[in-house]
Amino acid sequence: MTVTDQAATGRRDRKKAQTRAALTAAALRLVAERGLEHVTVEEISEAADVSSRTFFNYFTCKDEALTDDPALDGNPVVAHLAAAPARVSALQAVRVALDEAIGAIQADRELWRLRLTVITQNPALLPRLVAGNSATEQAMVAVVATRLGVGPDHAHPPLVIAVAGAAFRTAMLRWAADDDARPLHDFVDEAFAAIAAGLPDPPSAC
Amino acid sequence: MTVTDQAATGRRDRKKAQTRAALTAAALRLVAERGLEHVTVEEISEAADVSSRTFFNYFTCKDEALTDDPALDGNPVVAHLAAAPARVSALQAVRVALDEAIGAIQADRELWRLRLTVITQNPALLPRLVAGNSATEQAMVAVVATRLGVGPDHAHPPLVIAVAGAAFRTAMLRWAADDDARPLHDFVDEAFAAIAAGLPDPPSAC
DNA sequence: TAAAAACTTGCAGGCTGTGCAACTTCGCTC
DNA sequence: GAGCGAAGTTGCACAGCCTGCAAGTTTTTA
Repeated sequence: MTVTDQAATGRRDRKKAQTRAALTAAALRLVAERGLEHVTVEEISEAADVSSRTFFNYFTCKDEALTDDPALDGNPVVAHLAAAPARVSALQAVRVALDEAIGAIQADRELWRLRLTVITQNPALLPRLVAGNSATEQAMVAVVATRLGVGPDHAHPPLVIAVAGAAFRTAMLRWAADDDARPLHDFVDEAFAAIAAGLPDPPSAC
Repeated sequence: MTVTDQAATGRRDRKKAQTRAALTAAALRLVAERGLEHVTVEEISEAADVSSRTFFNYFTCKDEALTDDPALDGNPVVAHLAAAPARVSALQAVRVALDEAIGAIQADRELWRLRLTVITQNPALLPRLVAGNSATEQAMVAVVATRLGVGPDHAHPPLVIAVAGAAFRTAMLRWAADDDARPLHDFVDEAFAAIAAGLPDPPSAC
């Protein structure tokens, strides 16, 4: 019960969350078994016991059912970024803003490991992970620009957001592939620390 | 004549390059005018005077006609990365490896500015710019791992490649939006320098 | 010049994704 | 607790994407 337990005010919202979760679960399971190209929306819908028309009431495309997660709504991230302490760097502020999302992923780790496995096996999905475009990224760029007191055309904010996204994405993939039980925030901290250090070459392992 | 002048051995190859360029140009022009969703493959093909079936002999999907460019073939980039001097950091090696591609883009700058405008106006295309997945990225990760003498599971190579890709992408977008005639490599150098410095906050402009 | 290879095209067909119009379910109020 | 309106589900029709296949055409090569 990690997906449906968020303040579902009435029966209607509860059912919606259930249907959505069922579609996501069915989509991930089927694609893990057969690969992205060998699963149709109709099959996913059937597995979740709804019509395929209903599928498209929840998701705008097949990929979205595999990658999007209500726990990763962009608004809280942007809000936390805006609320981050002023004394840390913009990069660290982004790191802090991601904390809640990292916690949510860690809490739902079985689902997310499956999701990340599916994404790894179907690289076409990778760009959907931490958008890479999207309104959320635009909003984060704007918040960082305000925070730094620079104009909207300054080079720094989009660079910081793009790099932070890349770091988060690689950290998630490594976390999912990891056999030990290291928590996600370890991998994220490692990546952000390496970036803050200017990405120096690590000592060779020879 | 910047697209068709690459060693086209025979008439057949010359015609192929012409057809491809015509399709790309038609696609970019129509999408710039009407937006991605209001242009069909059939219209693009008609504008380039081929059948829509032929369109799909050149591109696997509509987006590919807008984003892919023969001048940005991944193989030379990987080769240059493998040939980069051993004394510079992996990050700098990637920067060096991109030099030829940067030159090609700069040489074809009218086409590329249109392309980047189209990508900016249709963010769904953005992830296709400098893949974000793709065999080329995998190959670059492998080359960096070898270069550093670390195992294939080390965290550094994928992080460096992902971050470098993010930097290159943001640099291209800023270059295309820039009104002055600053060359692309300026923007790329700026981004890579900021990353090598650990992305410190810039001095506020107040 | 003739055979082989490569390219183009039309056609058939499956899948994606959307607008629309019923129909059903749910929440709320009197 | 009856009923009204909002919200969700579904089927249907349809445009568009993309692929496989087979037939026809052009270019290369011998």
